[in-house]
Amino acid sequence: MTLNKDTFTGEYQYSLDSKGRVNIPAKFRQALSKKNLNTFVATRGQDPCVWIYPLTEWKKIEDELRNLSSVSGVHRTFVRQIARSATPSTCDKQGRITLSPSLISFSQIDKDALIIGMINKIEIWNPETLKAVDEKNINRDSAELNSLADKIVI
Amino acid sequence: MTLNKDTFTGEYQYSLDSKGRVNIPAKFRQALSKKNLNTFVATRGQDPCVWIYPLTEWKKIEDELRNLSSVSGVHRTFVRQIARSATPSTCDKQGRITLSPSLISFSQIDKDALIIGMINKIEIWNPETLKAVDEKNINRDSAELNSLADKIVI
DNA sequence: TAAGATAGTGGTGAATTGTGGGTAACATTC
DNA sequence: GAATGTTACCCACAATTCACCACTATCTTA
Repeated sequence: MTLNKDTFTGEYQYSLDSKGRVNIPAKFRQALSKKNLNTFVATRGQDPCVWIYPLTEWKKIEDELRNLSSVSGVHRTFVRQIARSATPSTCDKQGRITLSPSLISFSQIDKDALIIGMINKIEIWNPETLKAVDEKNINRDSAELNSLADKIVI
Repeated sequence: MTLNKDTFTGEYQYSLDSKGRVNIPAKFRQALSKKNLNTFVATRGQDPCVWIYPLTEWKKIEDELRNLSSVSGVHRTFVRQIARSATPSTCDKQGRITLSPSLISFSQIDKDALIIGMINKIEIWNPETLKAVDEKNINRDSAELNSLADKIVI
């Protein structure tokens, strides 16, 4: 059974090999619609992890970035932050993508890679980092979570 | 796999040789559409770095500059800064362009050159300069950067 | 439970890419 | 017109990257 196309859920524990390759879970690959050409764009997450977008989803972000004016210093800093780490990568025949060295060092992924479906994108974490971040957030965020209740119904 | 044409992302650490040449990353050259004739226009960035535009993109900038009235002193300074240092440069067979001495001294690039894809243009930095500028900006503008992220990143 | 299919991991070789240097063409100046 | 300096082009080497192949473990189905 599969959900909607280009929708990712679930978590998987895979490994990063010596060449910086990680497997994209087969379920995720099957969920990817054809127009993405088996291609993802990896970039820095807002948390210390890697964000993986399907190509078509990334293009939406790209369009937004293109419309920011370089006259504004803040805009430049913002575009630079996102764009400099963004690397397109096509799955090889085994279903893996290659992460750039700078993304690997940013996310501190060593060998174990925890892959999480985040609906419209995929996150790749060092399992220990996620554990630490999770524990820290679980208390602090309860107030903000309450305000979410106004916005969505589960 | 490449993104849209004339769109640049990612960062690369290359070197400036004794003749003032820097390599344009192969990925960027592949992204360049044919009508640019392998030619870029280099100019002073608003930050202490070099901005490299594909020829066709530069022509758009020219048009915009043309439309800025010469009445305002601020505008004149802005136009002058960008226009006076703009130099077209075609890639040689190895994929390099030559930077003018004045751009090199302006950007304080010595040997290491950090090349960053900024969607519609390319930046070339002295890595140390970028590090310093980046840290300063991110601290100073963190509130604005966060709100941009909320709006744009999905 | 056995056999087949699918999925994840590791390695290898070929093609591409970055870098340095040499040489020819061009322009400039005396 | 000769000499000098500058620019652009070309070649070659070394390192990296990428695409492919093979093996093993796991899951599925009969």
